[in-house]
Amino acid sequence: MSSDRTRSAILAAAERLYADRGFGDVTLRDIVAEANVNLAAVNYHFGSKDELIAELFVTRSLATNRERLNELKLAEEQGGGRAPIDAILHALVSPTLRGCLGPDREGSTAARFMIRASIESVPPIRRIKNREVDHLRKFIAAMRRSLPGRDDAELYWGLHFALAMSHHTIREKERLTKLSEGQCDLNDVDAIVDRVVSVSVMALTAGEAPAKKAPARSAIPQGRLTRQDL
Amino acid sequence: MSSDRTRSAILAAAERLYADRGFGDVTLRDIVAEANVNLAAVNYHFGSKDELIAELFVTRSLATNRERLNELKLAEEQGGGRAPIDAILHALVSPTLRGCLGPDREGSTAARFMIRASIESVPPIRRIKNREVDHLRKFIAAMRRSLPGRDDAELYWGLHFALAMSHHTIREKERLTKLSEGQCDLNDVDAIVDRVVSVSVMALTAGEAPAKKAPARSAIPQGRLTRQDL
DNA sequence: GATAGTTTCATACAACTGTTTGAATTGCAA
DNA sequence: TTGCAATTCAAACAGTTGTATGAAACTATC
Repeated sequence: MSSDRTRSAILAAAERLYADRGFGDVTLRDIVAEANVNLAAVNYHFGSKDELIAELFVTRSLATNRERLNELKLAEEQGGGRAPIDAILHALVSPTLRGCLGPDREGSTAARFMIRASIESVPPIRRIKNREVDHLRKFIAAMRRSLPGRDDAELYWGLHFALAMSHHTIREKERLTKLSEGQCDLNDVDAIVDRVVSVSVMALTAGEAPAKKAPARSAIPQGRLTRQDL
Repeated sequence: MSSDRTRSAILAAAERLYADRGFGDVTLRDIVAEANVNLAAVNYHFGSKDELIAELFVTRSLATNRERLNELKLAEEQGGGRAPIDAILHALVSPTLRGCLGPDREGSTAARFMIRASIESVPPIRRIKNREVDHLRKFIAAMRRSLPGRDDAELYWGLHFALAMSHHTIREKERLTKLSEGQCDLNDVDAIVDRVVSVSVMALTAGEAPAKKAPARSAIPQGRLTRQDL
């Protein structure tokens, strides 16, 4: 049907414009001009501007989640239902990093859109992100199987830091390049994934002897001098 | 002068409203109503809405940077010009985390404003953040003194990850609480600072022998240009 | 080929936005 | 007091925004 053509033309134009110029700078009139459709078509096909944005974001983040779970499932199968912790973290961060970083991905509209969504965070997107909890719980469950005996809180912190590093790298990749004057290679995605994973693994297994014992926190020598607040 | 009263009433009202409802939802009319001043006063005293936001953000972030540098200076003095790496990272992340987390800070308008600025990121704030590079270079310089022989790229990555973990913790503190069902205590700021610092130290010193020895790693003679700035 | 349902279109709407204007008011100095 | 500048004020401005409307054009079914 010609209705589908209009619908997808709007989606494509919106994603491209939002990716390039951000949510704050793009109006429905910009989108319909880019898509060569009538202004009313947006409300006809999507109901409202927010629902259009939501559909864009849901589509992309469902794809990412699917990738993550595929990789997790594969790792758990290979480990007999118990994947090594680095494989779990790899499954968590690799799809996002791979999707948003790298030299060729510069031209990927979808990737640039997701970066923009990570930087700007408008209400419809925030609402969706808040429902992501269930998805993350699956990774917590896998981590629990992989590191039995660990405090749950430790697992949450490890997952939290893994996401922190990968999201912050995506969001600030330009600033890190500028700060490091190009010495941090943001195009070598594999190296970045490895780096994020290995730091996350260290965070999760710090102070833990190879044997399983109770969690003894803070493996770092407390050599700091002034501990009092400012 | 009564002009100062108007000016600061606007600043206070704007910070409170932005902190509570976000930049997207607050108009100049909301602000002047809250401040009990005339609408035109904003443009009279600040020139434009963006300049008002910029002034709010600059004030708060200058204060944070000052705190950071004070703590860094203290640590370097105590170490004879060479602070231990964990003290440097502590100086970097502690002021921000301490300012934005913790039980009592719930009521701090300034802290809530900075969290909001981290989540929403409007153009005037982004412009200011991009000038933060010089400030971060001072920490890179301190890290270079603390870990001589380390590749610069490693230092940049370490600093980047430290900021990633602290910013992401601030920005996502509600989601982490919800995900962990309260098992991650976001009120124990000291523990969080320690955690972020210790993971950052691990990231920076991984694969490096604990003993203090000359940089036996780099086979390449250090022909790299040494930083001159700062 | 008439009909019913879907999709497109031009246009209007209603509300809200940041900013400007020019006259009133205030505060202070001479 | 007078005069002058700084400040406040109500009002309007000029533009943009997302959304709604009702007629027109299309499409597929009978």
